[in-house]
Amino acid sequence: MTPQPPRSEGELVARAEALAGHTLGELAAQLWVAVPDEPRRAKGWAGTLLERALGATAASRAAPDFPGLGIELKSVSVDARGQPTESTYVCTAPLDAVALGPWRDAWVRHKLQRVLWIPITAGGPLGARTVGAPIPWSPSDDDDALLRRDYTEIAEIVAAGELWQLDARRGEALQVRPKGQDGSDAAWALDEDGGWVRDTPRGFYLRRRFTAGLLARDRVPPGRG
DNA sequence: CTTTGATCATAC
DNA sequence: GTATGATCAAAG
Repeated sequence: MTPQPPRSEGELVARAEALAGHTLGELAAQLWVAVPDEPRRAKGWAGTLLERALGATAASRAAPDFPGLGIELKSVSVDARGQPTESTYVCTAPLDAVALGPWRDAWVRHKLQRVLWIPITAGGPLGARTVGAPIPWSPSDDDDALLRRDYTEIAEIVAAGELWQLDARRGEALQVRPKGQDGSDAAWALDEDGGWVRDTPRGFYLRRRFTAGLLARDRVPPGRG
């Protein structure tokens, strides 16, 4: 059964800790959800399953997963060492300067103010992957400054309408990559002359290195021995 | 092996 | 189309 939304961060974290060590197959069985045979066709399945298991309400809406708590849930696939195997999608990157706005009140910044990271082992059948210990996180001052630098560089390119300069090689921690159904997908953007044009939809992603760092910092170290 | 660009499913 | 959830697969 899908639980009610948690009333506090403590309750959310407690629920997430209770899931740690279990497989996605076990979670799915408790929620009466079928496990997809082909991982290739179920890319968001694990994340959605965790949302349901934890009582998230804002699935597929432009709001935090837990609106009452202001907390974003992010599953992150990790290898045996606990290192992320992929970058992490954050949100859509608007291709006009007005929608982007200054870092101070940027949407991408807002989404990252409070995140509950949940590691999931990568590889193998979906049902056999296991849930790790949850990691509540907020950006440190250094994190925020780093993200701000990347964001500002990206925002300046968008503000100039120089979309051809916008690619995944920019940004130490925060990058922009295509985010659509396929290469023919299109979003609205402002060009150099301030006219509306069609261009590849983009999204903000956190680089693997950055996510690896925050997971390592905030993980409770194993005891001596 | 790592990174960039492409792709899959679903809700509204 | 825009948003959510991400991973796949070709290229470097």
